[in-house]
Amino acid sequence: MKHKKNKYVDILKEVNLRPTRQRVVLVSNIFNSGNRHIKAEKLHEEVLFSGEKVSLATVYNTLNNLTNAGLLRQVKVNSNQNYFDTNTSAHHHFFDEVNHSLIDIPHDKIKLKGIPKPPINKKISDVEIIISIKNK
Amino acid sequence: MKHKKNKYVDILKEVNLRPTRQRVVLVSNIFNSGNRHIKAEKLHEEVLFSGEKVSLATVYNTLNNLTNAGLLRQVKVNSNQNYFDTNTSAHHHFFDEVNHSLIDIPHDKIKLKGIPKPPINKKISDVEIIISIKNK
DNA sequence: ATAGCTGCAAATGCTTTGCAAGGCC
DNA sequence: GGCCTTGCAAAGCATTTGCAGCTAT
Repeated sequence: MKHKKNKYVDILKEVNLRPTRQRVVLVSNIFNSGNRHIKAEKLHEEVLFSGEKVSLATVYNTLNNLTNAGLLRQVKVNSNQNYFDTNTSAHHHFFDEVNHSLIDIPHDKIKLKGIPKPPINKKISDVEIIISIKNK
Repeated sequence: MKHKKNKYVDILKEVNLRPTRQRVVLVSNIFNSGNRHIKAEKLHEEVLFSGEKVSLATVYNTLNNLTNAGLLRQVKVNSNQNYFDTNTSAHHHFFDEVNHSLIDIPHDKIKLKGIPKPPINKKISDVEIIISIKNK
């Protein structure tokens, strides 16, 4: 059949990214299993392991493309490595300092009060709470 | 006089770091003017500009030493560059995405409610709120 | 004297980029 | 066909490290 539906192809088309083999492979890996926190290197390994060939550069490019398209969100933990989150809605994170992993905290779990006004001519683009954790 | 008091030498001695010329230069630059947010490269420039010679590697080493000693604190914004904060007590930050600068938010300004329990065998080591801002 | 520190240059780790070859519409 | 995308290798950037020489105690 000509019009076989492919969810992942559609995702890409919707944001005007050509559904190339590589991008479809990446997108299906990224979005086929609930919310995830993604590191480029890790994603690359997974994809290679699954038998598909995609270069690391393309992984980076695609993650950036998807982020610009609003399909991913960069988490602002400082660990010299970028984390991309498939959950693009507002929420917070535990950051495990030992194994450098992220755990979601639902947005409404934490109540914030007293967020100060930003400086003149600036507007708030993001409010992020990072709760760092380590072993007891 | 033998026992000339030097505040910055004392700071170093207290944390068991030898008060070498380079470290004294750095420490005095860092702590002589209220709370600051420091980038290694910037600090290096400032010190060179003031006429003192210190290598960039030593700037990095010293910033790390001071951080381990508890005199500085690393801020966890994700900007591919480490920020060290002279204010080591709990407080939060605006992060200006345009000029990559930090602005302090006093700790008690923002009230947090509902911080979730960390996973088993983990304890919270830090709670940090980063409010990203950009131009209107 | 000697343990610790510095500075250079090289190495590292993550990420981006230039460009020729290839693939999608 | 034409434009976008890929992949490689090289470059980029912030940071760390190895090591020989120097310095504080």
